[in-house]
Amino acid sequence: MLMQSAIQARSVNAHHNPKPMAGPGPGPVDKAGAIEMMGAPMAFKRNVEIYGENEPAEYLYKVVSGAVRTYKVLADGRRQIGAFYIPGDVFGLESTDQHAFSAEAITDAKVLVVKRSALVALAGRNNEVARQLWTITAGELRRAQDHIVALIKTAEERVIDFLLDMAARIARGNRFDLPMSRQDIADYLGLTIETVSRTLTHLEATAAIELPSARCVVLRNRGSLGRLHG
Amino acid sequence: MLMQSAIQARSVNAHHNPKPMAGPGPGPVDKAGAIEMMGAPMAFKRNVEIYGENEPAEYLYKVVSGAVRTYKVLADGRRQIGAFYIPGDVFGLESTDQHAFSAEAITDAKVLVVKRSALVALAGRNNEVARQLWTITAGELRRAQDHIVALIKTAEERVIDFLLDMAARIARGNRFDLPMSRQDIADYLGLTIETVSRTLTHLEATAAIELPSARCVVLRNRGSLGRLHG
DNA sequence: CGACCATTTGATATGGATCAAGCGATGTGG
DNA sequence: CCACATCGCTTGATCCATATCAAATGGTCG
Repeated sequence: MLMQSAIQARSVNAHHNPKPMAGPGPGPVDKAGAIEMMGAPMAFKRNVEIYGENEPAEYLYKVVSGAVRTYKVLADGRRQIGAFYIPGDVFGLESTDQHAFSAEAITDAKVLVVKRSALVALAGRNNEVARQLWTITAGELRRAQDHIVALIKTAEERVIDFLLDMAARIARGNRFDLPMSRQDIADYLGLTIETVSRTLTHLEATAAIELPSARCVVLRNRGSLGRLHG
Repeated sequence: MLMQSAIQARSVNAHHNPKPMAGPGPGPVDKAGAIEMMGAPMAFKRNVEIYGENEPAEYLYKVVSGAVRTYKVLADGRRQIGAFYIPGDVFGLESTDQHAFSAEAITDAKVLVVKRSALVALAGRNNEVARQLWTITAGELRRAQDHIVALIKTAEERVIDFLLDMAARIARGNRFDLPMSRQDIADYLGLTIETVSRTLTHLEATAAIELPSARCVVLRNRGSLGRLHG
């Protein structure tokens, strides 16, 4: 199982120096949390690094548009994607002061950036904020636990889990567009790109899904997917 | 990959009704956290359930002695162990009100039990406690993330990761006794019991470890283990 | 139109699962 | 205290899901 995932010179380190881009300053304050209030908008181009593994976790991020992946690369080049983040998701939060994973923009993306220390300080005074930080971390924990369970399943089950998860998060009706490549999906699911591709093809042959184009998925009947399941 | 892990009538539900056993009441207060102060000691026999998946997460637990596993059983009987907990570890903390995993005593175990609502209430007033709850959750997250990364590795790498992790947690010198069975290890690592056994045998043949008895492990040289590694 | 990159498809190899004994330790009843 | 049963672990033989290697196809952008 070398399964070397092709991580050629794909990642471009932007040597990120978080300053608000010429932007609206403290963003629109709907019923929003502290991140919206304090966050400075920043833009990242596709495949640009937002932060690196083992860097001090100085900032916390919330996706406004686009998509982000967190990942870790092992010594021999295997890559494990920890999670995908889409608009509304918060990432970069770990209570330790070092990031456990790296983060990259999957597509051109806009994110709100908040200074971690400021938020933690605020949490010390405002226990609603403290509760929010905890809730976000617990949500990540839940996601990681689900990921662990998915990783012991068969290839087909992993792909189905992934599709259902993405559908729940981004589908309008039963149709959605994947922001990430087959390689990303493979590295998220612990499979090869070929196995992911074959599995999708097979699901399409089974009439469980439709693939109008490589990045577009239509769930044909969730029942059968559910039964093959989670 | 059915890999049905043998989960016969091993689990005995104690139908747990958390009341302190006749015990020392609020435990010794060293520099300890709220759990020590508020926790009521309880004893669980080997293989007895402490809580079940999807039960309301009413309590929080800290291991005093013995060992505990959390796990999830899929529809078809495959079991995934989420984590092992040893004295000093806190488990059962998830911010959602339902447990994501079940928990069982691996060996006869004593744990401190704290009412979740009481601790959360306290956290609202005392932000040191709030910070502790967050830190524990973040620690679990980190552990889950490491677990994810381990699950994409080869069988040998997974076993080595596991041994090094256990060694770091419980070894005196280079020797330690495993509280859990081969089946537990297999279900934690997403392997079969046979593969775990063979891998251990192979590591012993390589002089990387020694197995004076099935449950006792001696790390022979961490260097070579590290290189094969994590 | 041509080059490049992502994806699919095909053929083959293999790590780990499955099936099947065998073995050693632990505990129980006689 | 011993014989036997049980349980957890190891070892062996075979099989299969998924990796690997290789090539063809398709979609996108200059």
